[in-house]
Amino acid sequence: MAGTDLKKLARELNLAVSTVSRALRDSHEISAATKARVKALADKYGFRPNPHASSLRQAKSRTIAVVVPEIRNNFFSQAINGIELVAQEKGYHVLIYLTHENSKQEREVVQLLQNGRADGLLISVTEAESYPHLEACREAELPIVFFDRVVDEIDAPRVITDEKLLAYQTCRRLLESGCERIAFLTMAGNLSISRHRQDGYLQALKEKGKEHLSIIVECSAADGDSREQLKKILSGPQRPDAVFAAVEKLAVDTYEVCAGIGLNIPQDLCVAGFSNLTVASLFNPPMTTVVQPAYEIGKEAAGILFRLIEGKKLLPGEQKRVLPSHLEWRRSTAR
Amino acid sequence: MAGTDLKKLARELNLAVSTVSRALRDSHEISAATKARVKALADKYGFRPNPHASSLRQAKSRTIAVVVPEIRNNFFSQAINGIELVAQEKGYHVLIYLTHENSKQEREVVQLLQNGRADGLLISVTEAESYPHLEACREAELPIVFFDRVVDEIDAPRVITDEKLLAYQTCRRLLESGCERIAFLTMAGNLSISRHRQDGYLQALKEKGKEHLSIIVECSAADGDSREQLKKILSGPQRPDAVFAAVEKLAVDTYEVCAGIGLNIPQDLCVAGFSNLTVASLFNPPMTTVVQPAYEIGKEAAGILFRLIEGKKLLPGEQKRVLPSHLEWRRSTAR
DNA sequence: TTTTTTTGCGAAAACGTTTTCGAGCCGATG
DNA sequence: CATCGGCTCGAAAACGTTTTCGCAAAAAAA
Repeated sequence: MAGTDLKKLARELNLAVSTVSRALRDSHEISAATKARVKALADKYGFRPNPHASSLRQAKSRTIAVVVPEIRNNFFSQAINGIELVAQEKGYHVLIYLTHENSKQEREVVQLLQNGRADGLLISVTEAESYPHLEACREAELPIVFFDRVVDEIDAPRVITDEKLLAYQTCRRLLESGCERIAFLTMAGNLSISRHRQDGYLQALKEKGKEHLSIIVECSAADGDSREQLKKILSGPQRPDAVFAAVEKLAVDTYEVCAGIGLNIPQDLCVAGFSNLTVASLFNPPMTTVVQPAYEIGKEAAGILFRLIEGKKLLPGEQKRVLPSHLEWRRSTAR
Repeated sequence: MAGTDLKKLARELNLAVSTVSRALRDSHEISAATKARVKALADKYGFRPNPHASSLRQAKSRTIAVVVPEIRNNFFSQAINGIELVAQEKGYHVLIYLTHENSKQEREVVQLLQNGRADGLLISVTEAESYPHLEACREAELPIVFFDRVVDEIDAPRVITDEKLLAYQTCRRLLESGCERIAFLTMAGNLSISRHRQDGYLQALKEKGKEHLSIIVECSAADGDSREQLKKILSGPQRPDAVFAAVEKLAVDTYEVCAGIGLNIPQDLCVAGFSNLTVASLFNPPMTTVVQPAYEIGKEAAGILFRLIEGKKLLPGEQKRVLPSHLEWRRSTAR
């Protein structure tokens, strides 16, 4: 029933408010008998303590915030799935904020978390010049854990994947299977993930002595734009014989553009990319993907955040956790 | 800077706490001059009012809760996308809870929202015998809006789609293009969406006088189980020549099972289903889907919830809002 | 001029918890 | 017998806001 508070219970039981509070929280200084009486009545009324009063008094919210660029992306929804699982186990609540790749929005949202609304922050950042809002969190002693898209300059634990390695391995295999001109498709060039993946790409080229053949395509974030860019590149005279997409969306875009302009995958163009699409194997042709352990990343990041919140020492490997991705080699890259 | 509160500002400005509070909220009873002074100092310190204190005093949290069965499903992540957009516009925060199709978890989670943690609830329910927790919300005067998966017995606004109609149209078209034995694949049989979609399916059969040929397959929620069930049905002697999946997962499962046992889509089996997979057109063969306007559903539901929260009258159509889905007819159903 | 209204602000109560402090009581200890 | 320490519990402060109430001074009305 709504409208039950400690005062009401106390009055009805002829007890002090403090006693009722303590009884409900199983304090050792309350006798078993009173505890039973109190709990019985609380149950009867379905009493739930007001969370704002508790949070105010205890200076903690039992809430964590998750800030991500978008949620329609499979990677993020899987990660959130993992985060929510851990949070629910811990009895924490999860606030969610989408920044839509807009750094201004990210700043504003994170500012709002400053004064106790959340006890901790899990964030996968958006590209920006600088991250003053995250510095502010550190000053406000709001624990942060990065996942996937991290910012190097800020000293906070991070959970990432071995993306450079996987990018390298994928591109090497493309080269070894006969691809000569691999285009690297990327979106926000200055994002940690873009850089790392590009590094892997370049390393593979370099190793084969084909660094001079690198083709780096920085695509626009706007939806239609990237497809236009791809169309131009893939219908040109010097078109690549393979693309490696740094993000899922660009791999999918490539498929669509190919269908549009009549290019055959993989005969005319090999396609591979980072993607957590569980249905990639149903594509025509099945798409070669680097899949990141998104769910585990979420769980891991949340776990570390809780250790921070609880003031525990971090384990040795937790300041920078690198989880293994894996390559699903499929027909879209079969030469 | 952390640790700034009204008291500190007041002291530094030689003002009363109440004056500072009023100045920051642009109260008319504060002179422009003092407002400026106050705001300047607040800005300097980056002051953010403690949300718990505000919420406690004002008895509102500026937070809404979203409860959904899962988030990996494209439908829900798109809906959440819409919800978050509206919430952010309104300056509200969004709590998210996943029930993983577990009604006990749903009950517990909703109970936690009772005492002011959220000002409103958007929910897509999980199958259950009854919904006492939702009744409780009504008594606690916590506004609810259902979206997609609704419960008829509870009097709250709902945002759904014309799913029965679309199920009917899809099945009719399957019949007209020559399918004789269409299997209807469903998961939780007593869910509103399952019932409506099944009704549409049956209506189409009835209209063609083939009601006796109905095949209703209630699949297990467990991941591997549903594929096993499908495998059995699709490799049997009397196998269907088409399946219509009530939910995305079962359509995808069908593709996978077909690949496993060597059935060709659509020659051996037509496949269609409700799905918000944006990549369905890239499947082999491209998959026929009924796509629901998930994003709009989210926006619409959130909009209605806010009208409830703000105590406004609902517009005529808002108690039950039906948005149009659409059918994407593709090669998976080409006879 | 006097009276009323308006303007600008301060003091304190209120929101519903948790926590600090202390008090009474009882049994044990010296 | 005086003291001490544990066991229960109550009174009140505290958390940081918002809001109610009141009050003085200035402005407007009479």
